[in-house]
Amino acid sequence: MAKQNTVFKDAYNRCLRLLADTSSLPSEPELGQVLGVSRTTVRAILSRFEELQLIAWDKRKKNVLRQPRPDDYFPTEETDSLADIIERSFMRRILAGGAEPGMQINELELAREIGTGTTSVREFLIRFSRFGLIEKRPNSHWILKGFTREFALELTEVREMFELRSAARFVSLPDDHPAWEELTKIEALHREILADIDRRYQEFSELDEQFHLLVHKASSNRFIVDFYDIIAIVFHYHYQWNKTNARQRNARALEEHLAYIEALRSHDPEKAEQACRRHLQSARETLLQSIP
Amino acid sequence: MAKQNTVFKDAYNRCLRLLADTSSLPSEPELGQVLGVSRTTVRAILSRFEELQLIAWDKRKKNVLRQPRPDDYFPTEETDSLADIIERSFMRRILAGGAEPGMQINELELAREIGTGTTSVREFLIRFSRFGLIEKRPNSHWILKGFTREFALELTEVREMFELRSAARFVSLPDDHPAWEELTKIEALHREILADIDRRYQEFSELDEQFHLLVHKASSNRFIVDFYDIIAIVFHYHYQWNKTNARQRNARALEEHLAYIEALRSHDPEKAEQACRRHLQSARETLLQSIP
DNA sequence: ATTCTGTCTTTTATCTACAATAGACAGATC
DNA sequence: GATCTGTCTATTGTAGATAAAAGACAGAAT
Repeated sequence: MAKQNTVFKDAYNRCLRLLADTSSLPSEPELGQVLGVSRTTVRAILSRFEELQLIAWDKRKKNVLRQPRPDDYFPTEETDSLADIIERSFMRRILAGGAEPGMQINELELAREIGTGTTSVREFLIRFSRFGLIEKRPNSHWILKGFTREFALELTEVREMFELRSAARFVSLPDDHPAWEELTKIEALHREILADIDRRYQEFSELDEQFHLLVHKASSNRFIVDFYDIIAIVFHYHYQWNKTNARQRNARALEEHLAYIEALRSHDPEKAEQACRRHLQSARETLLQSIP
Repeated sequence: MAKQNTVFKDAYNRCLRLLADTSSLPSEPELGQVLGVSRTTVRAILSRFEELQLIAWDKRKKNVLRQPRPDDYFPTEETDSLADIIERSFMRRILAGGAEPGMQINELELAREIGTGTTSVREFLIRFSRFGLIEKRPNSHWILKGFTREFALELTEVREMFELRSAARFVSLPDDHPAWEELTKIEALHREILADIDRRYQEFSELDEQFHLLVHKASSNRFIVDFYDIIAIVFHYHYQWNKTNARQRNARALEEHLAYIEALRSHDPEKAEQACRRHLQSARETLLQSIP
């Protein structure tokens, strides 16, 4: 295989959902816009729809013939990009599978295990290396540095510097800046989840990422915003594998976020700094607790 | 070609220099250690030496037969790793060759121009992307964000946060920490160069990198240390292409470094912070001046 | 008993090839 | 006149192959 057609399959599934709600599809360029793919892919999707008698396609007319059935969709496993698959496998390996620091990482072995070519694994490792968890010995293997206490401390140190600075910028954003509007939306979501915490506490993880990213973006500094990727991925997988007291922890974090949001709204740098510090402190403790 | 044998050629040249100073070479493992290559490569070098009648090789005996001639060496162009070559070509292109922000970068074109395969170019771009100068559109081209004023400001903002923090750590390093010794060496080099500034001012660039890296390392934070790569590469190429007033600028920076070093030595955090700020301020100005 | 060499195996770095996807352009349609 | 479609070309993403380099192990030399 040269290239997986995951872009096609994923767009196909999304287009199928669009099709369920309408009696005819819009123009090719418009579909491309909505789905975020090129016209070439759109046309491939339409051709398939036609073959399966889902639509009658004649130039500008794309009339829906029947409702999609569950088995018209591609299985979701097939719509994930190769990079995502590699990332997940790799993270599972190094987080779950008792990966000791200092261990060697073998490109070929990883590729075979994941069922992919070495090129993709290699490119993944290069991209991943900026997270500071692995390191390359040129002409030789990669070394796993491991998700250790030091790693967590170094990560949080930088995170705290960056977020404090971003929060300080946030309070001085002009009132008509779109960030305020998004902050309102995020706050509302916090309240919704808190009101039904027993059932919805798992939604916190995603919301947490959204909120902190919004704060970091206020820095208008690409290095600060990019660094948030590292934090996001660490916390993302961290949440997945450390579920002890999740409900309670998340409830507490939600409350802290609300205090933090209020402080940002006050436009008072002092208050914002305090609320930010308080939350970062407890986030750090949570992270450290999960490391042996 | 599968792999360039630059490791071999470079080690070969260095081994040839060793050979000039001795009448017999040490054991294979020892040579490997000295040259930083595996025994496989060492043996390849020795075989070649034997072929060219440079040594008589019989098991443990490796007696030098004749002095190397200039044409025994491989040309230096052939000893650079592919990654270095790509980096240089790319930087020349984007810094020298009027590269406008927003320009598209084409992997295949770049590869052809440099005379290499697309894989290597691609891997380079992935690695390079962490410097924030280019950005990838998946399934499509890379975009050059350009060495703009914003870039320089964002870079220096983070640099200043990191270096101030590192300097604060530096002053509290214990007296027996090896960093102090290295600081002494670096200081001596500063004085040497200053004493002969008219002729040696170009050596500043390398020294600058050494000094700031030493400071950053005091942070014991991999993210801070890794970030210094970005600063180093930017300043490295910056020095190469902006030569106006180089002598004067470098002399001033050397003086500032000396004050900064003295402040670090004082173990006084206040003094260190002041000296650090002063120097970073003028470093920032210098960088900004060179951007249109 | 340690260190070295000869030989063999494994792994990385890089090239080439090709399908998936993006993108460009002219003529058709509204 | 603007937008859309048909067709064609260019570029990316990935696999597979191969030489360079690393590394392992047993037997030889000190």
